[in-house]
Amino acid sequence: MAVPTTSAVADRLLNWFEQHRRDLPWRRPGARKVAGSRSAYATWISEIMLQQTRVEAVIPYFEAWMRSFPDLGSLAEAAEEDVLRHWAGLGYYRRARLLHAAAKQVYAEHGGRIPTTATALRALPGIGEYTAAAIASIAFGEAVPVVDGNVKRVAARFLARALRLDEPALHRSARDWVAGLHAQLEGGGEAGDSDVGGGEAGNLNEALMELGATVCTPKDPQCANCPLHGSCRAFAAGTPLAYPAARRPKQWTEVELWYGLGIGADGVCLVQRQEGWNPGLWEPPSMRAEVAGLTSAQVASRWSQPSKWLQPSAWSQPPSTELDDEVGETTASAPGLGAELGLVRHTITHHRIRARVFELQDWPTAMEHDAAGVALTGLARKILSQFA
DNA sequence: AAAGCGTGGCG
DNA sequence: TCGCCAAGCTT
Repeated sequence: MAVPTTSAVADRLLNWFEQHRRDLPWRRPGARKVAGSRSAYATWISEIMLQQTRVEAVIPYFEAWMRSFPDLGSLAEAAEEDVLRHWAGLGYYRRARLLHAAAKQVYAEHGGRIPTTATALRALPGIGEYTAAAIASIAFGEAVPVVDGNVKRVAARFLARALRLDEPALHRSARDWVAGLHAQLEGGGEAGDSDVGGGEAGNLNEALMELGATVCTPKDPQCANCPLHGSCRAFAAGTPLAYPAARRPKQWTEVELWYGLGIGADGVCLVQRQEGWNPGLWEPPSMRAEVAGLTSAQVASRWSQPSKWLQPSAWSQPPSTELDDEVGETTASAPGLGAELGLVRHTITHHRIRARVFELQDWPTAMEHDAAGVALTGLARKILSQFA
């Protein structure tokens, strides 16, 4: 039996994608400027939102975003607060701020026209190797390989490379493999000079990602339905689950945060985070109470040390003058806090957070907000829905 | 180069 | 309840 050539693999991917591509908002005519083309702006927004985020989670955010910021100009002119509010709940908030900055930069440095090559796109904030290749190929037809988590998994199996997803060697193998597939496409892949897209290069890249997302899945690959199984080394060996190699076990850090919940006549007491986690988002006043292993008595002791529990750099303004004052040694006498209301658990990347929620006393009414009107952190929404 | 950054869903 | 993610970028 003949071993399929590389070009046969690329053709099979394109044919498979044509038949099985999911109908997603950023692939619809509404997201296209003219028939047959994909708007570079819509592609950009979707690719940023999709970084480390599931398609199902992105869809409603993408649609709301395109209604509020239908084009680059409306995004560049938008207020940071407004941009963040549209992102609240999606996570990795740096993406929103970098995207906003990049939109302004395109307006300032490129006359409002999105760069058309991967190299030029790569220079924009928030656009790395993956996103640059995705936009350049999908929106402008440039024949550059995309390498995301899906592509790395497909490549690891196709090539039977037993490497972890986080190993650079797998990234290089995947990139070389995909580049070879592009080279075999008829016409090589001319970079579009306008916002055209819809070409073979973009389709090939999307096909690989789509295959990884829907067929060559991490736990339950559907090899029988895979257009590549005839030339896949992992399938030939009967061991697709052996690739990629297992991840290193995750290291977790335990964190205890104390939150003060103040419900006023006109809203809830919220402060805006300045740095660290979730910068720019709002939440009830909080403080880091401990690291792993401390007893509650030790926590109370730390609470009594202003430099430990009150982190002014984390606030746009001090929670209240009372919180700056001398405090006692016990939980009960901690300033501005009343009864403990309960416990909320939350996980952020590699941190496990125990959030103990207390009543907050004597806060300035100027700090009250309508919680529906500001961008809240995920943990804040969890706390407010449970206790407010 | 390794660590830091969010979230909601699912088994 | 809890571990493990899912279309990465930045420093």
